[in-house]
Amino acid sequence: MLTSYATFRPYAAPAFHTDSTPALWRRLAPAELQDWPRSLGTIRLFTQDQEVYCERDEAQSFFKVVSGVVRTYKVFYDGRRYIDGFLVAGDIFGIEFSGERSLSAEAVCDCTVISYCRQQLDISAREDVGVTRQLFTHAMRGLARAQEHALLLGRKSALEKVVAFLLEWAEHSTNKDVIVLAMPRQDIADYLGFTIETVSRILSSLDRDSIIGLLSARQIRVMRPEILRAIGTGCVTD
Amino acid sequence: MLTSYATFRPYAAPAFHTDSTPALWRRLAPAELQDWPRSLGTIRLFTQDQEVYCERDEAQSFFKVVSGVVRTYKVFYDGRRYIDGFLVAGDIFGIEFSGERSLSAEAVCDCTVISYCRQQLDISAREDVGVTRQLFTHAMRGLARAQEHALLLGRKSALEKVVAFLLEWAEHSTNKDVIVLAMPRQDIADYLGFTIETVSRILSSLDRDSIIGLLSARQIRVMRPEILRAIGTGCVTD
DNA sequence: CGTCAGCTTGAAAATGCTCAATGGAAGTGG
DNA sequence: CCACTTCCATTGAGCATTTTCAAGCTGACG
Repeated sequence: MLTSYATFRPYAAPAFHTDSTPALWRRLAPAELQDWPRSLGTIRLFTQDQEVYCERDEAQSFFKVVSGVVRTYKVFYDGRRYIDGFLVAGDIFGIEFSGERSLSAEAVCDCTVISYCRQQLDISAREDVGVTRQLFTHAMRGLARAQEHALLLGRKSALEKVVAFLLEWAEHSTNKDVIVLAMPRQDIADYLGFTIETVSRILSSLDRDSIIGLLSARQIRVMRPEILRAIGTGCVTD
Repeated sequence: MLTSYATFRPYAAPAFHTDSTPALWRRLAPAELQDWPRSLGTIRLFTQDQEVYCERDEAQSFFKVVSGVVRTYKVFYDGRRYIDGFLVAGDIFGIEFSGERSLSAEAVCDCTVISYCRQQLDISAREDVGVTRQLFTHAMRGLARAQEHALLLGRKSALEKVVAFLLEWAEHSTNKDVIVLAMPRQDIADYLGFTIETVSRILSSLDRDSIIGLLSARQIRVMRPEILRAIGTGCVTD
């Protein structure tokens, strides 16, 4: 809750966290959304693992990632955690249909986000059809992503899941040869629905087979992209 | 593709399939959507396992279930099938963001659906802000459902999954004591992401423990609703 | 009464999990 | 600069769960 923030001043470069998280994890912003009035938003900085909002909180605002990575998640009674998704630069998150947060959100690494007022959006949506249409587009995008995630979790072996995850992240890497992971193993495990040991073992076995090269825990060299793609799309089980 | 259909005639009771599938599997229709001009739609009947549309087809229409149950699914190269969801009376399905079907749809049992023209919707949405807003509501509902499904698949043991599924279907049963399943075991398995044997074994074990009573393959008496609920919500692992 | 499709059950095999130990890199303080 | 701590990742061994393969059961229907 102790969120460090800075009001956005026009014509002054805001103190982005771009130094610590460089040009990595870029995603093209949906063209329609990137031009929302910035003056309506407030730039906020979050440090690693800092909470953005918590499940069941009142949803008074929503966000857009400027730099860094944010995770949305849910924790069960027994302590198990389910990670719904990772948000990167350009992604919108925290738009709730009901009044309260259905998930919690945290900074995976140091992040910069713009916070918008929900009420302002409601008003804009009522006045401007374009805004409503943009929201619809956003919702459909989110829907597609959720379906993809369910599909990933539903069928597919541990190997297929990990590879699919790697391919998903390869998309965000500027350098196509080396995937730079923003998150620890625990996050990957909670996203894919198993334990860190399994993630680790599968990465190790891919490394042993020279399909990938584990440069460090967070840096993975893609040595055989064609094999990865074959496994990830479910064409090969081996 | 051999879909039997009948053009909707105002003031004439359409030949619903309500005889074969009575008042079961009802879901309250979203208030905003139930009043879409019926004259724009066409009543269509589908028999069990009949295709409504196929993945990658051009999406020229979308649908609302009047009676019966529809499943949306995806088939992999290796033959594995992933069932995205089951649609019951009042549910809208087949609205695509892109121009083509992301999933296939089939009748689980004999069904009656109303088919609407997509283009008509596009025009309505452009003219009427209300329609756009309704679409948004629908998309958000779908998003919530997809997230729930991903959450169900992600963590949770086979027992928890099956129980969660039963509770989900209990909602659709008019009689709260006896759950009437519309679909075969294979559908349940493909929805929950495992094999029919596992589904069968878990139902048998719940029956053995007198938590449920297997009246027949499709009829399940709920004997200990409180225990079911405890397992389904993840409070108990036993 | 036989057939057939869908469901159940059993035994063996595979997959992923738990528990426990080890390794390794970054940060801290002497 | 070097111990020391700490956090995260890896690895191994045994265990639990789920799958696979195969056989039997059941109810619907001709």
